[in-house]
Amino acid sequence: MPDREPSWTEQALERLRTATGRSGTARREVVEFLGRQDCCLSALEIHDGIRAGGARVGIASVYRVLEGLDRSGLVQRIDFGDGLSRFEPARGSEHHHHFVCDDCGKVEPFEDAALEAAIGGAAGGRGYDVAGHDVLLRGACGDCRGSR
Amino acid sequence: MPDREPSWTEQALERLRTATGRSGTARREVVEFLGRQDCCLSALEIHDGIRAGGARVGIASVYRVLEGLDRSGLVQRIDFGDGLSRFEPARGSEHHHHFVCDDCGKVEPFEDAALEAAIGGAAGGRGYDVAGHDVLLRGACGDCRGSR
DNA sequence: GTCAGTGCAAAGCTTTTGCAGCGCG
DNA sequence: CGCGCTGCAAAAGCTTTGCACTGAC
Repeated sequence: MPDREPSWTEQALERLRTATGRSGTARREVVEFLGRQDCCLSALEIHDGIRAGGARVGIASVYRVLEGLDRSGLVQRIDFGDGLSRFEPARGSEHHHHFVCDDCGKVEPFEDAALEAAIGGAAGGRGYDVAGHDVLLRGACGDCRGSR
Repeated sequence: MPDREPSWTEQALERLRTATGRSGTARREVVEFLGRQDCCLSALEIHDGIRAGGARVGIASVYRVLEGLDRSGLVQRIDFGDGLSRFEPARGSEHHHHFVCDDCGKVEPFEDAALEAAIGGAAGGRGYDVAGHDVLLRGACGDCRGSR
């Protein structure tokens, strides 16, 4: 997967480095792994993915890096209600929401301009200062639709 | 708070009773407590609320009743990403979403017809059979807005 | 009298925290 | 060569499960 613009990975490493002046193996592994993902993964999936690549990273460090990225607004934290937190890189250019299949658990991202506009309308004029939003659709995916 | 139409509480008790032919204290307490709520509460808040009323109900029973209500579509399960599951009665007549304050944690419900319409549009024509949806807005509430 | 429903306690899971040691700057 | 970052292990919550007992039908 080619990178043209200053990639999310570079931005994230740069931002975290600036914060304290130091880097480290776990941080780099987590950021680089996340930079290769398009949709959300759980902390355990991220940990497994990194170890599958041969690196020796502790689960605690994964959580610590993810928390830092979340506080910096570099990742979006998403919760589907199954007891797991999921994370995905927050790229300004691309913004999507999720559909989760109640049957097979499959997660599919989707984009919808009209929906974004409606959210903007709902957010404004209500006294809130809205910093972010999530939309979650639940139901049966194309595959599971017929089979029940 | 007066009840005019066949209340959610009655519907829920009736539906669960029909399922097995039996009722029970914990089930009745949970359903009646939930029926008095307008917005979402965590399982622990529900448990505390019931015990505050003097009833002796186990936390396990609260979770079991909530799971049954969720499977029957009588409650909506909501997750704000803080590690707690929240539940609120699913009344057909009223449907709302939530705004959560990042500072004080306050939760405020809101309704927006245009947003519902946009969700309907996004749901259709994508191959999904959408059964439900959640929208979560995050940011600073009116109170916290000035204080930072 | 039977058996679903219940309460208590223990187990299970994800996530957080403590702490000693490594290694970046 | 100091101190932040890391990994391991233990702790902390929320939620689920096991089990014997109660009480509704």
